[in-house]
Amino acid sequence: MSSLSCTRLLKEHFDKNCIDMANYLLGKILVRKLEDGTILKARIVETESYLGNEDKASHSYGGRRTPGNQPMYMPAGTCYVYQTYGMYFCFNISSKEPGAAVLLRALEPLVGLETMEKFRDIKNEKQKWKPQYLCNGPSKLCIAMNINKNNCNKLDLTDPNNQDLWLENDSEQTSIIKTSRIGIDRVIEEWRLKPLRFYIYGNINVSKRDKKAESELKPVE
DNA sequence: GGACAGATCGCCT
DNA sequence: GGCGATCTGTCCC
Repeated sequence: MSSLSCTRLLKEHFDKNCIDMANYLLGKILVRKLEDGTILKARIVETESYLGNEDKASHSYGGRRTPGNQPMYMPAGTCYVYQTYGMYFCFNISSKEPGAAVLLRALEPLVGLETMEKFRDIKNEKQKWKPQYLCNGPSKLCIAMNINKNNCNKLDLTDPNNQDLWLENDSEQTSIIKTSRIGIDRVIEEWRLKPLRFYIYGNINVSKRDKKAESELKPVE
């Protein structure tokens, strides 16, 4: 059996609070089946928790409910895809607490790299043909995996009949770095600095590595 | 490597 | 009317 022979995550695996979910998702395989049957696979290497009600960086801060953020209040394992800056998408998975979700920030491409390259269409010569630039950002991974609000928002990842997008288990061991979240500079310090970003130690596909945190990580034995 | 400007538009107030 | 959980190219060190 190769390491890519995996088992699909089931409903019970999503029954987690937001921070547990963000950590649990690291190392899991995101699988996308395109309309033409093409399979894309990538390992989740960076996540962020958005806690909801009390979290001043969250779309659901203060219990805010709009038609747009509705998936954040849906059962754990629901996809929340939103558009930002007029042209990009971000992909989240809702957790157990109503209003809380985990943002996927970076993936390590595993299967279907040629298709991902076609979707991304990288012009920069220094980044072209280098897999670590395909999915090293929340919107880059949506482009590479063909995830947008129209085709993936509100999808149920816990439904075994869902043939568009799902998660698979993987046995790879990982050390996890905890650090502050990205792109929320407007948020007051108390919430801007909270260690709610999680990534796989040393992974080159991570959008922004925290070298200080990595150097301070004590080896786990 | 880092800083900065500009793109671009759906969503919410 | 204004903003944004981003990305890219350019300029600079």
